Amino acid sequence: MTNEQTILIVDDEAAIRDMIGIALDTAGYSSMTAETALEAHVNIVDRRPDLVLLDWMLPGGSGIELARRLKREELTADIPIIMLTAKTSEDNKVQGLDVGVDDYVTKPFSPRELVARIKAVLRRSTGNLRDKPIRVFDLELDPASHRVTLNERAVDMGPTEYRLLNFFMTHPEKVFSRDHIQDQVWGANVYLEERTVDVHIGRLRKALTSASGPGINYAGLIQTVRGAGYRFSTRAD
Amino acid sequence: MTNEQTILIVDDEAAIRDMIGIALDTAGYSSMTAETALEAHVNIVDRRPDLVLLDWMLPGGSGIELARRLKREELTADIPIIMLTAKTSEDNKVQGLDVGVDDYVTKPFSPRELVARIKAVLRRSTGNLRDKPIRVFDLELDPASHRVTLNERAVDMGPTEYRLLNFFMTHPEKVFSRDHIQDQVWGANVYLEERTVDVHIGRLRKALTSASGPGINYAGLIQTVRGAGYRFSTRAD
DNA sequence: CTAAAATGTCATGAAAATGTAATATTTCAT
DNA sequence: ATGAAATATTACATTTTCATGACATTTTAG
Repeated sequence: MTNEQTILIVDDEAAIRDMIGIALDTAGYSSMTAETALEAHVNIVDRRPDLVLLDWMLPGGSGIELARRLKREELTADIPIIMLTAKTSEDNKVQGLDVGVDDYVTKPFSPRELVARIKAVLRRSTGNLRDKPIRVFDLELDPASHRVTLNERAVDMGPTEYRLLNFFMTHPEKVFSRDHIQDQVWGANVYLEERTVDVHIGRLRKALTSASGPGINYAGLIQTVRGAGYRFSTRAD
Repeated sequence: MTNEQTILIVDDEAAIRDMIGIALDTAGYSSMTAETALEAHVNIVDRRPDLVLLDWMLPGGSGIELARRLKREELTADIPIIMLTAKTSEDNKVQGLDVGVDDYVTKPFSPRELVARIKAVLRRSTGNLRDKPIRVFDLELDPASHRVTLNERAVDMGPTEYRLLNFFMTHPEKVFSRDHIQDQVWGANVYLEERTVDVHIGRLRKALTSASGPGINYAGLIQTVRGAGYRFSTRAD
């Protein structure tokens, strides 16, 4: 399964991390862990997990801090967060949800419950936002099937080109610098040569070109903006 | 680049300060240094650097102290901090870093990695505040898409002409000398022949002319003020 | 384990952009 | 009107930025 989703577990207790890790593994998710808010933040920015399980009671009360921060920054705002807490107090819930946290699980919890919540949150966020196919003229990208079609015919491209196209189609009519594209498509702090982005842009264009019929060439949707970056646009260059 | 960003290096070892300073210089940043937490704090408040590189191992363990303080005080809370740590996470110590630091780099690090992380953090903190489109009659400049349109049709121009027009449209009805225009569009500390501005004004006018329809010529918005400079104005010359 | 696919880097050539100097044109005081 | 000063325009050499094919390496699928 190429489409395995990754979940970051943030908790300072090793026992809890392990327990959750096993539960997730059983449920078919891959997981990574962090002990501190800082470590978590770096991991999130670098690796872009599909969901974050965040302990409310991190040393220094930094759990909420982190949540707030993640939701504030554009790069990470769309990554769903589930808070884990020992307390059941209403205050906490209100405060946590106020920050923009997607759900809330109180310790102790059963692995089954946790997985159910995760599924629900993932369905909700991937479901609503990302699951609907995006269509531009006859070009359609369907996240559910992870497939790109042009005039109902499949367009052949590599995973990176898919992510690139997905990013572009969800952010149309805006320029992005190569750096920004790297952040979004590869994850921040992945050291690539600047030109690498160009190469993948080229591959994506090529894929679109060879899938385009004799009419318009869909590669034209991906426009080079000299000195600034690239842009996905339906309007003439 | 119009505004060069300044980075404060806080480390008690001169060798490290120098090494980092050179790396930053090469990458196009200007830098300043501080040896102690106190000196650093004064510098930060006075000069407001765009980012702080902070050694965790400052004498007296005051590095974390400083970070915590900076993030607590409103005046400095939005200045990004990257921590430099000697070794990989020893739990209790690293927990001290959970104070809102933006990233950390473990020594020894490659200049390349450091610069990449700096870029990423700066992009995260400063980026994404995009301006709204500016419109004058049927001429529109949209910073988000980095595009100039006239009657909905794209106007073709080079990067410099774009910056020039952007400057003019954000500062209408005012005369600017060639010197001033150079500072704003090319950046200070760039020396050009005076006439170079004229040439680019010419190119911008030409771009606007060939995009203007048979009606009014939008090049007329850029007016020559003999003996003084140029002005962008919607009123007749 | 092997073959195919994907990935990232580099080298090269093409295209666009840039700054300067030379030349042409306009403006204004006289 | 006339000449000097200021500005506009053109041409061109140089620099910067991009596109693309080739290649070595890594990852994935079977």
